[in-house]
Amino acid sequence: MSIDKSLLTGSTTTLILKLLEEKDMYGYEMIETLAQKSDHTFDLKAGTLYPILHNLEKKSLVESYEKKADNERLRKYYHLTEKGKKLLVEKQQEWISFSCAVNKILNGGLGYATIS
Amino acid sequence: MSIDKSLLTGSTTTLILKLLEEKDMYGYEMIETLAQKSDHTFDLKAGTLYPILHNLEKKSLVESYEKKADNERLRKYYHLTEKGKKLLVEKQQEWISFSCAVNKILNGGLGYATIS
DNA sequence: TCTTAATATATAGATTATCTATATATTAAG
DNA sequence: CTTAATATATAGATAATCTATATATTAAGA
Repeated sequence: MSIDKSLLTGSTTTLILKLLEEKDMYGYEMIETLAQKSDHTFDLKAGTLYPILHNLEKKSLVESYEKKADNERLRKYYHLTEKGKKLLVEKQQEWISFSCAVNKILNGGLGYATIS
Repeated sequence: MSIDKSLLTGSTTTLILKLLEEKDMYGYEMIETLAQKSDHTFDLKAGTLYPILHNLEKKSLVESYEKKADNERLRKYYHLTEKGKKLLVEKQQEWISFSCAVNKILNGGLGYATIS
């Protein structure tokens, strides 16, 4: 079952920042990685991702540089800034609050999400 | 900490349908109940809820009727239809898929959400 | 060699789901 | 008598996606 894409609204940025926490990445790589890590629950469109990256850069949450590895084509890599790292911490906490609140209601007021 | 409201996009309808699964409710009551059950993580605005309810009714997912209990004022109650119940089941499954996928990425590819 | 698919980035315009602001009316409390 | 809380409603603004389209490079297959 594919999910309603509108669910993603508000968490896309968090997911992108999270990917960049691990290592610098280029746009296309992020799309592939998100799809693979989520078993294609998230198949972010290029037309969605690139404007988001441009916006994150404008806000100094990421920095970009071009790199050409081993005769390969030129790619635009993104790097998480200190400011971006701080925002990621906040966004992760926000996700926990939000998902716990949803779970509380969907489970009849009992229980909350934990990681096992 | 209050959450980024855009996180709610896509799950608001699910939460409303879930409330109506338990019992018929009127709009204002849903706002209060959601706020209370979520410790004010969700403070749905009237201007957000009523158009959603009208839309759900148009799609035959809920039915409305007016009722005046014990000299009290006239209220518009909403009732979950069979079609609405079926959608709720789907939406709840969708939420689980989505939230598990997000958790998987935010926790470095390990673990998934469970209810404890 | 030629063509197609995959890789890679980019932008314009449409769509959708919220939001804020505003309007109206009733009831309860001070 | 006035204000706050209850209750429903709609218009217009905003924000975050989407689809469609454009361009260019590289790899693979016919």
